[in-house]
Amino acid sequence: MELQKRLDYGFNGYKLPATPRATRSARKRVPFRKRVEDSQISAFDLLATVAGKLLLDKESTPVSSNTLTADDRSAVEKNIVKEERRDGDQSLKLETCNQDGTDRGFVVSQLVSQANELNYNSRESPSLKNDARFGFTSVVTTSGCSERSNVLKLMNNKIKNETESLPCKVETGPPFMCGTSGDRIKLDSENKGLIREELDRTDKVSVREVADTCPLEDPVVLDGKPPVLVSSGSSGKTHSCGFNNYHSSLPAKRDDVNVVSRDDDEKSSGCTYTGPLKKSFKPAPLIGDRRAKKTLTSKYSKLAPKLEETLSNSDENSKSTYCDRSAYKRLRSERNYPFKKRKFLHYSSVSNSDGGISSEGISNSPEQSNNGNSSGVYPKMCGVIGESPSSADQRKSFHSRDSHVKFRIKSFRVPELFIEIPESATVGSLKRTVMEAVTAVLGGGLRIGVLFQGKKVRDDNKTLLQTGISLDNQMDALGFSLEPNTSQTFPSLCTGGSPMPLPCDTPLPLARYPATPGLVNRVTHDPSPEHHMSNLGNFAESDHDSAPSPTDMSFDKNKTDSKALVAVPAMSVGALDVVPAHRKSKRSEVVQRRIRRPFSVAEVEALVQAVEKLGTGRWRDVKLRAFDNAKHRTYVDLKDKWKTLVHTARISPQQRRGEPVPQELLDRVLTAHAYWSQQQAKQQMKQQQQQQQQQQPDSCLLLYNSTMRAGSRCDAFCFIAPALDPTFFSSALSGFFLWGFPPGL
DNA sequence: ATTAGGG
DNA sequence: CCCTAAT
Repeated sequence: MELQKRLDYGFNGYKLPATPRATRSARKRVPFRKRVEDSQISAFDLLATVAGKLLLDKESTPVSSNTLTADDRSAVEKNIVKEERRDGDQSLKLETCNQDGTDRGFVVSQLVSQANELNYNSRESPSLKNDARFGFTSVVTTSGCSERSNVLKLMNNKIKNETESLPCKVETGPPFMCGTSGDRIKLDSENKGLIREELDRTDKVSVREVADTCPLEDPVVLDGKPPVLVSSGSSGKTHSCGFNNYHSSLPAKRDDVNVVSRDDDEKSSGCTYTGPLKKSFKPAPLIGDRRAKKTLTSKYSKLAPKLEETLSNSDENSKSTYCDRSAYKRLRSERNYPFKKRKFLHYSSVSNSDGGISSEGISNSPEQSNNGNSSGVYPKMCGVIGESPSSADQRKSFHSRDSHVKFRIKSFRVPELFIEIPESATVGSLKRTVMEAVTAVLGGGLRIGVLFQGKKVRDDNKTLLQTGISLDNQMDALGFSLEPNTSQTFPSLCTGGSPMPLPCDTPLPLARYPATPGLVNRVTHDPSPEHHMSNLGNFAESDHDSAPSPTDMSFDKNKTDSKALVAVPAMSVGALDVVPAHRKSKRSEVVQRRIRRPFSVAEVEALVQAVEKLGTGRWRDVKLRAFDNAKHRTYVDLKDKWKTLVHTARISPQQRRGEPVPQELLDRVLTAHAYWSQQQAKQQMKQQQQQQQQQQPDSCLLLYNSTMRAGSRCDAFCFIAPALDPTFFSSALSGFFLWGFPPGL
């Protein structure tokens, strides 16, 4: 093969492949349920992974965006233009470059906030605004960044549906929505016109959008607990709780949204997660209420009280609204998003455990609302910050609930992954590889690193006050990073070496994704590599699509040709195999569903050939013969594939999905299947007859026996046998011979 | 460990 | 692909 070019991909988000499966399993078995939860946790971890930047919600954050001067803006735009030659979503870059610098394209959350801000400040390019937002969203939610173009489209299309999308959002980015929603709201009020238009066009993005938007912020704001209330239901709404007060003007819309969204929400769940999840959720409507409630009661009850308290604290106006909303949300969430909630909880717990962001540091959304100004979310936040007690006071109040340090994590960056893959590798394989790498990293366990004033804060027991993090002027000095758990080892991919030749011939792509330990994302800026973004976006997007669902197939279609594809699976296999194993080791109970690897035409060819030769029912032999090198293809897989091949061959071409299999192969499949089925039938017949004969010796046998004993002639045998079909006859004969009957007969 | 079949 | 039952 040619030189392998190295392509660096950054990951903004990742997808949980296993979840769906797990969910499904959960339905059936209790034990599995637990597993599922764990996996979910990991999902949250992933979100966390995304973690990158944390901003103290003090003044700085909002300000920054607002602060952009015209010059800055123009400069930014220039950059965008420059950097984003291909994709249209300048917005993303814009945000990235300017505001945070930090992001290298990976920063999701930040994008959101920035985007919002941008929208805020400059309406010049609505598209940009949208893009920024959505792009960001897509990143976080899906994991992947969708292609920019797609993103844009989606954005444009979707904005309209924000409300509707909310539900989806919730699912996707569970609880985090708050911050986002707040932003949105703000936007709505301010830029109604623009947004409106955009929204009208909206279609799909909602989920992504939601997820992206909220993810990080909410958790923080809520204080870690929020998840329950906020997360579940309506991402938008939840947030709105905090921010709604400000935006009371928008309300009508919101309500509508909620109402409308229900259906969407349910659906959304499916959207957000992979198919499997969807399935799991389906039942929700029926069982959901009860189940969810139960869950909440037991698990979340603790949290709820707190939340309520918070709410109560808020000022009168906000209070009423807030309460109602919260209640509403809660209901909703319980109903529809048990799964997410769970996740959320886990997530929050995780973050707490990390210590970097302790619950103490988190502020309550309600407070924000109180503080907030009509001006907008950001201003509001600033105000809040300002209000926060001075250091002296803080110390005092710190322990109490009163003084909280508010953090706003605008984005998380996934630890850097390095992937090496041959040029000849298909996009699909790339996606898989990345997915695996990300999964490995995330699944393996991430931890949060806190960077303050350029130093890592390792002492988890220090208070924010002690570290100085609580100081207003220090917010910029605070950064969060997602770090691979040291305990976890990432094996360099086995594949790294030489690709395993498949029976077919194609070379396998190699994947390697060692995670660079401890990537730190600082709040401050770093330039974001432009190409990174685009690559990621595309990649991620596709990955998202392909991952669990049928879309994957279509994806493969685009591959250059079947040959290229063939090798891919095997190659990726090695890597994959490794990853899961690690995963298991780390989270012993988490069972990850194997990634889907559609059979390439070449593989099908090999399979057909082997089956033609060996027949069905000898899958182990088939495996040995044709897929001995494809570690990821088990004989069960081959059997299943054959099954589907037969089915495929029987249905009309229009009904077929995925990479098309040459008709010629399908014909052979049918032929071979028919042949071997017949053989099998015959075989069974024989056996049956033999058994019958043995068990219930019929006249023939009797005769035979008697003959033997008596030593008399066997003529009688001939009479009986003929009545049976040839198969029987032969078997009967063989039986005789086995028994030592004289051949002479 | 394999095979067969349902999901 | 997963999961189970039966070999």
